[in-house]
Amino acid sequence: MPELPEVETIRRSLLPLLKGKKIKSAVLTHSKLLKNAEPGEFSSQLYGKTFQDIIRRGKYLMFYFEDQLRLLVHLRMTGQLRLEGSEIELKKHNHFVIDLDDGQQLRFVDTRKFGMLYIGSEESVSTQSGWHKLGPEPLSDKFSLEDFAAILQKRPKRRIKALLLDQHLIAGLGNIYVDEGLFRAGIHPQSLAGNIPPPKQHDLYQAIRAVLADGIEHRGTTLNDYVDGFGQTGSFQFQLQVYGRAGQPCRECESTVQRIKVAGRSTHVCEACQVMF
DNA sequence: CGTGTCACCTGACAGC
DNA sequence: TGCTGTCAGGTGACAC
Repeated sequence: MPELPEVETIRRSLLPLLKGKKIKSAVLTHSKLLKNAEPGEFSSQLYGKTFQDIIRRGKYLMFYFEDQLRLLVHLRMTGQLRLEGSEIELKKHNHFVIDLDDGQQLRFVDTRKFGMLYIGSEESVSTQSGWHKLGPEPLSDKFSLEDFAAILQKRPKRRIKALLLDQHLIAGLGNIYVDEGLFRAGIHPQSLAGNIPPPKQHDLYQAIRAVLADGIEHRGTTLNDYVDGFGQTGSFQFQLQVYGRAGQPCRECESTVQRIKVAGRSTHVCEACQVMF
């Protein structure tokens, strides 16, 4: 569900309405969600604090409060953050509620309970959550073609799809945007990273950045659960070329889109358009 | 270093 | 209708 474009859309939807709001109370009802502290600390640390900022790295969100306090959230598969009026009935799998001083509530909903929360100083939450081990941000100006090529060259035997999904190498790509990026670049997902010639490395670098930027522009991909901070769905699902289109004709060449397994993940590919290296 | 499998949970869906 | 098996966008641990 939430990959970089979805998490960024959530960040952008929440930030203007959370900034400057003070917390009247915070209640965690699924204690296992909080990975690095006792459940009671969720309430005690957040009580009376004011939202200052929200930063995204990869698929993580870090909420900033005064006194160096941070709340780090990872939505994993089905997590949702929603800002709703307190009069709106709680969803079935609601796991925390943060009451704001304007009567709104920030709520966390997660059917599969895979989400993760960390609370504490920036240093501790980033170390404990793995935030500090994330690879570069693919949309950053600082992420160059040379950086990307070096990542491939250092892992020549890795399948390109597995490499792109590895958050330690590049942060934020998930199954949907990897399949779409590889299609746009015309590269077969089983290709070995070291076999991809420089012109195609360039195509892939561009394709990944373009597909993520397009995903953000369309406010994310809603297949099942994903919604932004206001409960609104995205629309990038209507732009997908291969993901979820197994058995249907490729939009470029009319041959049938295949669904295969790569690196243990369901993978969508047009065998005619995507070259194996 | 690389891949495959499992686990964490719940719900949707196919097949019987 | 309802049972069972399979699968799902993420990630880390583990075996080989």
